[in-house]
Amino acid sequence: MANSKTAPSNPALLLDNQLCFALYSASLAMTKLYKPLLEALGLTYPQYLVLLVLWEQDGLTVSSLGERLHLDSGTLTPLLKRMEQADLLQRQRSTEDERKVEVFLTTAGKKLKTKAGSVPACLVEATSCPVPELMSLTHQIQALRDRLTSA
Amino acid sequence: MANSKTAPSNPALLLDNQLCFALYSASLAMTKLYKPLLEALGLTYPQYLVLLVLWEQDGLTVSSLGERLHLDSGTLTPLLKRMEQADLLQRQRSTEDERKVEVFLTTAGKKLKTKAGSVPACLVEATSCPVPELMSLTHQIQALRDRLTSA
DNA sequence: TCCTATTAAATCGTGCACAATTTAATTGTC
DNA sequence: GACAATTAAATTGTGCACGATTTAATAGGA
Repeated sequence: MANSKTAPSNPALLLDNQLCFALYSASLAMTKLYKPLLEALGLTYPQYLVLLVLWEQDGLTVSSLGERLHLDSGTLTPLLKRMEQADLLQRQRSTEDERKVEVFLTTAGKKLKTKAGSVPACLVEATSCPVPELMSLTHQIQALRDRLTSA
Repeated sequence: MANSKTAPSNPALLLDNQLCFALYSASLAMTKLYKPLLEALGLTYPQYLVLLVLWEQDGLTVSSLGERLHLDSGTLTPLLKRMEQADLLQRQRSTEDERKVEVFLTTAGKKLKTKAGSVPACLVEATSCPVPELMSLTHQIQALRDRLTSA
């Protein structure tokens, strides 16, 4: 009675045929690998992503950050507040347009970039996968994401 | 003062070079595409994944489900309770080993398989991407996930 | 047989994601 | 210059994820 297999009628409904599940489970597995490395820096994974963006360009507004990361203010506002609490960044209303909130790195937030420098290499090693292959996969997944976003 | 670009010192730290971010953002984009389709069935995305597994093999324990989906009881227990509340499945303690909880589809849960049959094709269409390419990408991402999981 | 170790779920607390709504500032139109 | 429409963040509520702990049942060994 337990473990009774049902007829395999529709192959499109098999879990292992699902691109969505591959993405979902790979993304979670990736986050788990990052966890101990980022914990040492006092960061969560989405917080690390925010820093990646700000290290490239400081002083962005909440919505610019959101566009870059594909996240909305409902996600970002509390996340940024926690990062401000941790003295990684400062949020301040724009003087030109008081609807906007600009996000600036603190000294501590800028300094973290050096410490984080070794994180990507650690992850590449963990994949035990040649770099060109990883880059190819990255480009394919980005292309897919862009098609999904505009769909 | 705002939007000041910093030196692009470390290319490994550029957001768009990150496989992790490609996976993360693609997975979220995928979930958003599923949302309206699954909402019509009264499901969330992780709940849909649970059904995919149970449609293949009914009566699994919580931990077997967790192995298949790479999720633990902290995630699954409340999720399964909500699905039980929605009359999609039933949880019951195993009589042989009372530590285990077996999960069985209800009639409604089984019936949903037919309705869900068209979901994968809708998504394939949304990607506007040839099927062999999607399959190749799926296999590559599964291989990556398996390497990450065992790392 | 007792008793320690292991296993399976459930529970608890934190931090995302995101839809929907709210609040407040700015823009565009007359 | 009033005012409706738009825009930007914040807020609220729901549902994951997951580490850590707890509770309860089983297995295994002296």
